[in-house]
Amino acid sequence: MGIVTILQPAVSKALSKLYTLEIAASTILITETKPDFDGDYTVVLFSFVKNLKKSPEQIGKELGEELLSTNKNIFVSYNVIKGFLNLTIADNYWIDFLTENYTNNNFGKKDPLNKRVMVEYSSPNTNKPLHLGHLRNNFLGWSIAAIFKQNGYDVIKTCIANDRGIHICKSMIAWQLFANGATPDSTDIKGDHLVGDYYVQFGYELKKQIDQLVESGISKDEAEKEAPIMKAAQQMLIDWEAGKPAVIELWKKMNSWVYDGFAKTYNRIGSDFDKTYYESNTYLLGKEMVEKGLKKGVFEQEEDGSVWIDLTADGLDRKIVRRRDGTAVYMTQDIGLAELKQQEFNSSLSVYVVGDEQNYHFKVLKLICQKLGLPGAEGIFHLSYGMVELPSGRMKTREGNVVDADDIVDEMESISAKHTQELGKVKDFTNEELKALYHTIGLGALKFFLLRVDPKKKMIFNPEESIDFHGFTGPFVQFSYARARSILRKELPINQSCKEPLQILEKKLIIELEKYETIITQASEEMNPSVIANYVFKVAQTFNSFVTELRVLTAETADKKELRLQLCVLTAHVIQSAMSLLGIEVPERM
RNA sequence: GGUCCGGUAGCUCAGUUGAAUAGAGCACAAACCUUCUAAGUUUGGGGUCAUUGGUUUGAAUCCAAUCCGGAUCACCA
Repeated sequence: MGIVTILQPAVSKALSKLYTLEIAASTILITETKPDFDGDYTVVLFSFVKNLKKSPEQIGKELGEELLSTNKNIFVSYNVIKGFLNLTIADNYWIDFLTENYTNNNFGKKDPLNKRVMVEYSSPNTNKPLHLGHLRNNFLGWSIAAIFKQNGYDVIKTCIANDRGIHICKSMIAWQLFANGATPDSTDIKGDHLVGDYYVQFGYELKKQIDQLVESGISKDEAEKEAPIMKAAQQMLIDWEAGKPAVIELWKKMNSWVYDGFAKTYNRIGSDFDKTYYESNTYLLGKEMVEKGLKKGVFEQEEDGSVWIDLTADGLDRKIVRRRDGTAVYMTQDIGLAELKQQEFNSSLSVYVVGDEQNYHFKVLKLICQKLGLPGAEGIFHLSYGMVELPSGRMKTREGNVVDADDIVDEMESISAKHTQELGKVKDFTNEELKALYHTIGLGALKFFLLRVDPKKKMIFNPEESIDFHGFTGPFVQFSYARARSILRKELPINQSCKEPLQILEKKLIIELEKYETIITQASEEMNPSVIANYVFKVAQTFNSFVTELRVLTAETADKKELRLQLCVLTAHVIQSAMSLLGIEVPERM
């Protein structure tokens, strides 16, 4: 329980006693005191003024006296400036907090809630390798799942493989036309990259054919439909849905190449799932749901056979849910998936980590599920995140200006190797240990970079400048951990309580660490890992100031040494725990 | 055009259930390693919080209008 949740009821009680004014504890505004003023936490008094018809200074004084006299073990002094009551918390309170929690390996972890949430993320298309945007998605989804777990939820991580559709057929057609039977083994190219290369080649060939048709006097729209390679892809989709053996065989073969490639990347970046769904399965259930919806009158059928839902009464448009030829659209399979997830896991909340370009889609999906009366409809939540853009604009696979996931991880690792070698602090490491360290630091830098920004905001990545290893970064936080561990390798605290007054840097660090549990809750409520990233950076920063200015092992007194060792232990724990919620490991040495 | 999202330091971002003089990091200038890891610490300069008006004791935060940028509104996924 955080200090604020202790202070609020105390203030509420005092107001009731002094003025018979009843104010709900949770609505009382208590903030950390700004550094320029004297005190630890501040009660903002303005909101009481109207009710009490007294000056804020008067209220502050009376409230301060009351709090001090009834909570002698918590408060030592107060001061009032304008409408702010600044309270100084007793050193003993902070020291007790530290001594009680530094040995607690579960500090920050909440009790089980007996509530289940599903988090769907990654959702790759099986026609191209993962890029930087997918990494943001994977890191976000994994982290949010970890944050839910930390808060006591039962979490199911799922992935939907978008393994069917016209886009998959495009890479298949291009492979048939241009590959001469090339395989990952024969070319020594990772499967997802090999298939992606043909998807890109499809785009080039299509453009070439369109240009030719346009030159011969056909309109551009018409040319797109008439291009032979496009017609071949469309025919292949029809054959696929019809189950034509040769097409299915090719589809299975190429998808298996892609899955092999994905598995390597997922393993490397630490993404994992409890359950993977395949669109090639869910679209059938989706079609059944469309039939049911037709009977219920939720959907309507056009004369040409296509099926629609009219959402104009809800301020949206009419949306197709099944094509004229009876095949499934994107929405069809997502309705099926929503139903399937609910049947299988029956969670109260189902989070979809998907880019903000699909905001409209998910708005419609939820509305349709509600209208169909699906049990899980209310729990559908689209966690919408912004695109990762390059300085030149959006990444587009078809245009070839993407930052490939495997490449960027390689680059991060080699930068971390370069820095590590320059610093020369781990010359005694074996090659194995070095490799592991480069991975920990490189991937840590990348994950931190992508998670420190509010998910809903789009972000810009400049490949020219590459990711920094100083300041507000993963390696900075990792370094702080290694520094704490380095001290603790020499000596550990012996579980005594410090009797001396706290110095400012000691107190600042305890106050920062004490916030951890509140931060965990906030991150979960907001489904926002950047809350954790910002917090753990602050902890690392505060710790670095502390450890630079004050001696630990050669402290002035035994009491101080004990206190500071305890601070090192709790700091290391909080950093390790918070970073683990971001999917980032911390090294003992670096 | 409709709907939605965004605009905070040169750059990348915090801060938005209204609250004290708007904060970090990078970059720039300077100081600090015979002393627990300098991937560090300390100090400094740098802001019309897109613009205008409104509500309020109090607005980066709420409301309205305007400007700029983006997404989306497909028988693509």
